[in-house]
Amino acid sequence: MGATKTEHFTEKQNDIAILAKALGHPARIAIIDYLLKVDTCICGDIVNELPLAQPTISQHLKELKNAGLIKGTIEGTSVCYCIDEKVLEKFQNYFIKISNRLEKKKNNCCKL
Amino acid sequence: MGATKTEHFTEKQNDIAILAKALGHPARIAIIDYLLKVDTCICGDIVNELPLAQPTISQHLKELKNAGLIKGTIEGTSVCYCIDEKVLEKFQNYFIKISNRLEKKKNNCCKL
DNA sequence: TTATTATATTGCAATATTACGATAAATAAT
DNA sequence: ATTATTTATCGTAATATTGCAATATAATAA
Repeated sequence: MGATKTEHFTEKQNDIAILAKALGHPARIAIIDYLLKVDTCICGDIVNELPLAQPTISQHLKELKNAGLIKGTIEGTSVCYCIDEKVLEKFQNYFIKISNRLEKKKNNCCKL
Repeated sequence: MGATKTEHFTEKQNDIAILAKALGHPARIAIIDYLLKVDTCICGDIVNELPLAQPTISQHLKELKNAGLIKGTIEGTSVCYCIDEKVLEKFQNYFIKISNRLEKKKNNCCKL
């Protein structure tokens, strides 16, 4: 036990869950926020922005990278990270779908 | 160590992270999917739908409830769960903001 | 009252995540 | 070549999550 039973769910469900999970930590939201704030897509000064040690941030960046939410290109000694719009769009589309479905139902749910 | 350093991040960042985290498991995505599928927003047959034991599902429901994504109203012996649109909207708004920001940048990011 | 049914809670084992110091690897500067 | 700079990886401790059997709770039915 303890491990998620991934194989019992659909690919779509797992895909969305992986993206959501990657965003499920304030440090990683802060990283995304920072990447959006800085105009010239930024590299390693994220370490100076966040109140976490360098290895910890490196780990969070890796998780965002694994989920496909950001990409990193090496530039000399530093790495330039930026948001992958396509993957973020995919995630957004999921919520658009949900919204559409909820609108159809017109909130005729229970007694809320 | 081991625990998330919540206090170091903004309230907004924590809010979004909590919502994302709640959706960061395929079973919980499956629950949301099911609640959307069933017209008469349904209760405990989620247990029959998902390949998980009843206590496990109860726990996942609790997490969705804690995050504010769903609400449960007692109806006799059973409980009627449904999606809370407001909270979901809040989450969606975050992505709309991101999209807008990314559009401004026009993808002039690194060499991607 | 005594089942029955539906959901929640408890307790626990297995696994995953978070965080960081120490260290490695790789490039740039001297 | 040596030294700094930047990022990644390893190892490890603390904590959290996942999943379920057993049990509790609460409302209904007999």
